[in-house]
Amino acid sequence: MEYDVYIQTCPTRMVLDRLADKWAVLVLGRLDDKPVRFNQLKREIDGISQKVLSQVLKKLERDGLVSRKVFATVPVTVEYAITPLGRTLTATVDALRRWAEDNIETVLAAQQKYDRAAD
Amino acid sequence: MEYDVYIQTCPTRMVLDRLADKWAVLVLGRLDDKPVRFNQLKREIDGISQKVLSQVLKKLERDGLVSRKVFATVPVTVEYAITPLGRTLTATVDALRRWAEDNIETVLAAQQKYDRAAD
DNA sequence: TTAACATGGTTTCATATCGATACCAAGGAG
DNA sequence: CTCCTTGGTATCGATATGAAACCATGTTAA
Repeated sequence: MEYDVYIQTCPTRMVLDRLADKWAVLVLGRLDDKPVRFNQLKREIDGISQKVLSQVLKKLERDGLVSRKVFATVPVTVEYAITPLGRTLTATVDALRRWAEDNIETVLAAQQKYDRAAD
Repeated sequence: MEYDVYIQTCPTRMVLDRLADKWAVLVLGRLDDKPVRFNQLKREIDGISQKVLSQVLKKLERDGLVSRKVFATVPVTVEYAITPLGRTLTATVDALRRWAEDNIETVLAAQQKYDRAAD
């Protein structure tokens, strides 16, 4: 069986679509160290809405990258953790975040140059 | 100056949003070897529309990751190539694609297990 | 000669996804 | 009795997306 993300109907394309997502990258980055609860994630990932966070977590859980654990406290506590499979991915998504932080000044300079040239 | 992708207004967040995108990953992957023309990219990236391809290329060019070169042939030829800055990123986005291709079977198994459990 | 196809786009429009907000149940604190 | 917490879901308007048509220019096929 041949898999190729450049073919639209290949299942790898759907996986890439899930991973190549701003929110998925940020969620996986936060879960890398330790399990985190829902509302703590929401507070730490500035700008994410409750709806989108719950959707992203559900999809990551379905893909086997994140596990969900409910504690019968009051109010109920839900803890999300990265799975062994998810852990094989964190180095890669971390690299994306680091690239953005390391090269932001170069990118901003390129944008300004591009925008000036378009006068 | 402190940059942090977890802060909504940080410019790194916008860069991450651009890179953490299915189409951007696929475009950068195709340009890694050699410059490619617009319609060749469109043919090779199965399922991308002309509009989205031109938008993605424009944004990647603005960010300084891709360069655009017009040749005065008939009909006009437009060639897109990766820049030195873009090249510092290709290893990372390649890793994302490779992860998807290497782990697809594990992910598909996890999805089936999740879906069965939800019956 | 006229129709079709190539180039690299932009425009249009209908739909899908997004984010903000409100709402929910269940209980603790004031 | 009301507000706050937990972890969500429901609703709704704004935004982004994808399919398709359109554009100019010129070459080739019928």
